[in-house]
Amino acid sequence: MTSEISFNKCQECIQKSTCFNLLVPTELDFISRNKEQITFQRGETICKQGAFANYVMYVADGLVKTYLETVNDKIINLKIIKDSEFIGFSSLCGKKNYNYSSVALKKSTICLLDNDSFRQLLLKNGEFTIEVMRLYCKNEEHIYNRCRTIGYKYMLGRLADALLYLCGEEFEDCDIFEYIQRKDIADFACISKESAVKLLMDLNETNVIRLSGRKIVILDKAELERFSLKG
Amino acid sequence: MTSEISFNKCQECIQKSTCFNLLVPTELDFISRNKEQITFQRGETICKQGAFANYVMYVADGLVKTYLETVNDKIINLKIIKDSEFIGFSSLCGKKNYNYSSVALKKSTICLLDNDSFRQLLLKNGEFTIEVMRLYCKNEEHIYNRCRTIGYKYMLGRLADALLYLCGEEFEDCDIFEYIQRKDIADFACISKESAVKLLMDLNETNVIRLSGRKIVILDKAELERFSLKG
DNA sequence: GCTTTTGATTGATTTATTTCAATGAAATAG
DNA sequence: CTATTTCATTGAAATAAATCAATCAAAAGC
Repeated sequence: MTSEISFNKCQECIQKSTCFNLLVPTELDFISRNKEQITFQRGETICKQGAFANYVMYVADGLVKTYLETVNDKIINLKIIKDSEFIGFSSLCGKKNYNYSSVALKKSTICLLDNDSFRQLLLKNGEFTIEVMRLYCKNEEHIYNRCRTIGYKYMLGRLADALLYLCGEEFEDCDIFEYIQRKDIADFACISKESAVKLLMDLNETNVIRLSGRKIVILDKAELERFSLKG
Repeated sequence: MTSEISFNKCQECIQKSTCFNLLVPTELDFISRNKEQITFQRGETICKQGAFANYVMYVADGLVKTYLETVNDKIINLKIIKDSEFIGFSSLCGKKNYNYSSVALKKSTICLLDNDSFRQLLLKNGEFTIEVMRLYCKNEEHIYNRCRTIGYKYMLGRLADALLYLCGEEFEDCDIFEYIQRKDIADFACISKESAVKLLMDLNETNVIRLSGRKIVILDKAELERFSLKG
């Protein structure tokens, strides 16, 4: 009986973020009572850029893509989240709308954490707050690197960055290419879909990567890193 | 006599950031005793990307440019800070090195705040921490907008964004163009210096802007905004 | 003052990249 | 199973943008 309930209890959640470990039991219980756990199916929008931000969202499990929408209807992919990461932090600190959109790439479990409750914890527990800020800083660094990729590099350097990210350790165990398509890769590199396809074909031809259907394997990582450095 | 000392006291600093107003006198005194106020001359580097980050820096007064350096020796300008803003926040939360570089565009007064002391305040004063996070979020939003500019837009749209930023309300009273050159404008738009010059000449020709030496005045803001939206 | 360096401008050329259009393959709906 | 839609691939053409090289103007050094 209890096992059914416990699945929804933050106290017993296996996917606890590092910051939740810093909460005392009463605080964890408090956050648990003020959250909703929701399942999103593949393709469903989790949050929409510009929409009113009532919650901080926590990706407990699944695969979630976050991206920016531009005024000229292009997509800039930010990151793919596997688990144990927050979405929409900025709603905690005065920002009324989501800065970016996110979509489930496969069935995903998301916890919606009430803004006010979360803020109360920040006020009470300093250690928790600093850990939250640490996560936030890590994300900031990622955005700076996105800028470095798309700012001045040529297509090959941009695509190399995208491939190195998508084939990184982080995603080794989750068959990421099953869930993304050419357009997504292009949107990480901020190049056109056709250009991405052509370059991928080239890289396949020259044995830098191996394409088989949607799956991509890196054969010569050093070469990709050279492309990335050359810009 | 006291007036000479008071210039260096945080308690009496006119350029106090919104977050410092949330500190109680003893806390403000504490931070005051653990900071150093330094003057940087035009052209001097305030912090260097990759360098060990011992301090959070606070721009009390002056004009400071922050920018990313890329592997292929390009510069991506992030923002220009007039006053009352922090640099190198991320050093507070586990990040050991500065994520970006910054340089003084004119004589600037910078306060170096000791990391550990600052962190102690975060642990003690929740209101202060949330305000710090709010500033941090505001910065994050700015970076997302930088991504939107440089991700997919054509040169004209990028340059329009750069001009709209540099001619914005924020910089109305500080003759910003006296302190930056064509290369800086190009580095905001992430285009080559020559391309920036050519486009600026075109815009001058078509009476969208007026160039006179380094100074740039927007004549037709609506048109620039259209360029920005078109991408 | 003159010299040297730095920054701005310009046009010609080369390179990079997108767009368009067509085709084929794979996935999905009915 | 078939029809339909979506996705991947390809080449040709058009466009965008960087690079190169030269000149001129302004600022800084001596």
